Amino acid sequence: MRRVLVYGLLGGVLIALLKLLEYKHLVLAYPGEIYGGLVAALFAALGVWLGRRWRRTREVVVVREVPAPRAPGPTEPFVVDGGKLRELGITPREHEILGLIAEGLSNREIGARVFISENTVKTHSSRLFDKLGVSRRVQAVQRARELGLIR
Amino acid sequence: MRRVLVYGLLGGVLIALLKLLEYKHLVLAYPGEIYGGLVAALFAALGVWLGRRWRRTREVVVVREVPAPRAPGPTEPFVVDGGKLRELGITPREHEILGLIAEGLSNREIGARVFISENTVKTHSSRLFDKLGVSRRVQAVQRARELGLIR
DNA sequence: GCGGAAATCACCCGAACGGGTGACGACACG
DNA sequence: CGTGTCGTCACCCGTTCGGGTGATTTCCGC
Repeated sequence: MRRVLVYGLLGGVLIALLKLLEYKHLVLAYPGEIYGGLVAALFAALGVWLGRRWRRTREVVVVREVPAPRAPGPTEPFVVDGGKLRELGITPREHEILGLIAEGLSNREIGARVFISENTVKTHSSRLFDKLGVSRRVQAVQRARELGLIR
Repeated sequence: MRRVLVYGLLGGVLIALLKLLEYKHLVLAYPGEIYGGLVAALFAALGVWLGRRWRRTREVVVVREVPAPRAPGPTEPFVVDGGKLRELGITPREHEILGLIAEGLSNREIGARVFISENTVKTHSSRLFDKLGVSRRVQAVQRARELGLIR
């Protein structure tokens, strides 16, 4: 409910802004490129925002049944064991952090990589260790590997 | 590569379109709201498109693996790359410690396992990291694995 | 609208780790 | 015999990690 209201209000404000710009445009006879550009940028930004917003609700979860092609090619075609992930209650974010831990990154580096605070990384990794039943990161990597959670 | 080109081209086209609209706007003195709206809609659409595109592909590709009869050799016959070991000047003891590190043991535990002091373990691991060109144990494990020094 | 899951961040504290330095005994090789 | 390598150990110091607690925000489902 409130969201609709916010959107409507925002839309109104934007329209008003547009009108204002157009009005100024007509009246003051300023170079059209400026206002045109402004309007364009404004709505492009709005569009980006909206696009991201709409997409967020989609969150497609593609469940793909793979007949496990155990024909050892040059590179092992690794696929994460989504079942194990859910079984252990490991969230996507945690899984992501897990991968970065396995790369040998420090918490600080991981934070910098995914644009979150080091503290947050620690939170994720703590929960991760908990769910994996380990207490050190090397163990976590080892365990995750044998569970098929990472390459 | 080609994507960049496409984007650039698209951007150019859009800019040209904008210019055209503005030009018409000025010359023909049409009601500004029409063109303004057009521009706005255009860029809003563009924004939406971009937003959706840039949206972090958070779609979780969940893969359920079907039991594939592991026909070939029951266990991968792993052999240590002795050449690499000598090449890097890694001593037998260090190699041993390396293996224990990869098992996720702490320095203290390693010391207890091989009956040496924790300090000695630290010495070994330090030299190890030095020779492997890493600075953290997870990195050491990763590196050692890709060098064929451990399973 | 309320509750829960997920993600985010902060703070504290103790343990673990990494880097550096120094030292000593054993043993092999020239 | 002298030199060098290997393995051993200690100490210091600063950083990183792990564990615990608490809090906020956002979104999803009921």
